[in-house]
Amino acid sequence: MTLIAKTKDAYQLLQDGANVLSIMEHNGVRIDMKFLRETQERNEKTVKRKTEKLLKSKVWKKWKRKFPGNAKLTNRFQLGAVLSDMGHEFDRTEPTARFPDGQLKVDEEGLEKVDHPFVKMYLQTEKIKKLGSTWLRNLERETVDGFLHPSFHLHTARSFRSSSGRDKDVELTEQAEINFQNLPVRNPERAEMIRRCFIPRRDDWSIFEIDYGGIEVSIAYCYHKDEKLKKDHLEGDMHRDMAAECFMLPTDKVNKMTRYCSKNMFVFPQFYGSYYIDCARNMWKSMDRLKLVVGDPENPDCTVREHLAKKGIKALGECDPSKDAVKGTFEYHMKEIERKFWEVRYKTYDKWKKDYWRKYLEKGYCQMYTGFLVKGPHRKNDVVNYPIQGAAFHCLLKSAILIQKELIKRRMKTRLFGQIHDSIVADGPKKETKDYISIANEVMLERIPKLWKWITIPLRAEAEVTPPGMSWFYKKGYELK
DNA sequence: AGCAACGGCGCG
DNA sequence: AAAGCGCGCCGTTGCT
Repeated sequence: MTLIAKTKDAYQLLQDGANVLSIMEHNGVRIDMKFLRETQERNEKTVKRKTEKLLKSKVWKKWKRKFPGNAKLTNRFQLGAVLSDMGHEFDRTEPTARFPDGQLKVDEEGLEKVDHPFVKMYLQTEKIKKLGSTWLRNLERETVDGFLHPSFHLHTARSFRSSSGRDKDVELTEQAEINFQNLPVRNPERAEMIRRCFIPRRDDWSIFEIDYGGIEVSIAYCYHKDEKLKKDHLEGDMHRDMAAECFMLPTDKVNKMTRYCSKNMFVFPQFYGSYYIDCARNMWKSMDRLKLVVGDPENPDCTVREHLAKKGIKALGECDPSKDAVKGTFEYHMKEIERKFWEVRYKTYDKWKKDYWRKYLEKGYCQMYTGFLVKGPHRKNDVVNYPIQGAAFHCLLKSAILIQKELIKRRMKTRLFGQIHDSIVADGPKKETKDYISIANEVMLERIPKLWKWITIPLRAEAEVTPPGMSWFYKKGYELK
């Protein structure tokens, strides 16, 4: 794969970008080794305890009888076979639940549906094991004199983003490295175990994190110039409105979970090129798994399933791409929503995608706003996504470069130590907090759009700061006064 | 034993 | 006609 910096500015961006990333790597982040070791110990004990319980269970006895000599607790196919002997079918008919050869997957989603204490314990144990083997173990191994120095790369991602972890081009490093860009954050228990390990380098310093808000949607606008999308992105609450449409609710009956569901299972997948069948399937599943309700979750009117039934939608539908969706199914409903989404709501965006793809087919390449070429054979969805994803990251990279410059110029103590696609992480003295956040804000929201004229939409940023001496887990929203 | 591929899952 | 993007790490499987 070749990444091409076509313009001088693009080339310079990679030069300066590599420089600022290497400064981040050099600075590194302090690790609370005491907390890390305690967490590891607790983690290992829990795994041991739970594994022993599993091995003492009746299910395991059956398991060993079924697979004499090669019974293995970690083998999911064996687990599936044992469970089906016990009469637990996975009640899953959708094609994604099966391997290409037709064999049923024994994955988390299927196992979650089996109501048996053994299976619950099995899943818990696997989760805890993963936490230890993926993050705790590598955190401990890689930390030197109390500091972790994660690696960042600019030469691996086809979208012109960065990556983090082991550089596979360097054959001397066989060992895995911590990927700074996938530390747990969404699940509070997992987030706590890992992020409490990351602390400011001095006891009276804080960790600062600044994110670009919704930058990919903003950058997408710069390409397609869909005024309706700009308006929805800047003024309205597009995810609430789409949730209302998808679930046939008045907007004031949309709650956090239904909004989340429409955002992550309809709107973003649609932007990335998914289609209604997958969206419908995932949303239908979520109604049960996330227990979606109408109105206030504390005092709901009814479940979303019941609500849709009242509106005449009682089933998902076959979701067979070779057949037409049947009227009155959720599949049919989402097909209509999708049609309106692209034919009415965001038709300019839709046209841009088609034009951009056609132009790529004609010329054999397309050029990103930041001066890079997307060249060679790519899929349609890639061609309309890379320039957005890449340019969005370049805004962040250029911001980091300018912020670092400013830190030196002002002789500040604050140090950048990481970057996660649309956010920059640093630590610094408490008394530099306000200055640092102001500088970052000015660079990200004012200097970048001034520098790059193609940015024709206001950008947004959000800052989070930890109390002095406290770990990354305790970051809290920060408002500039 | 070593390696690649794959599924699964973590993040954006 | 095809049908969600990017990345890395882990454990397992299956090949050599």
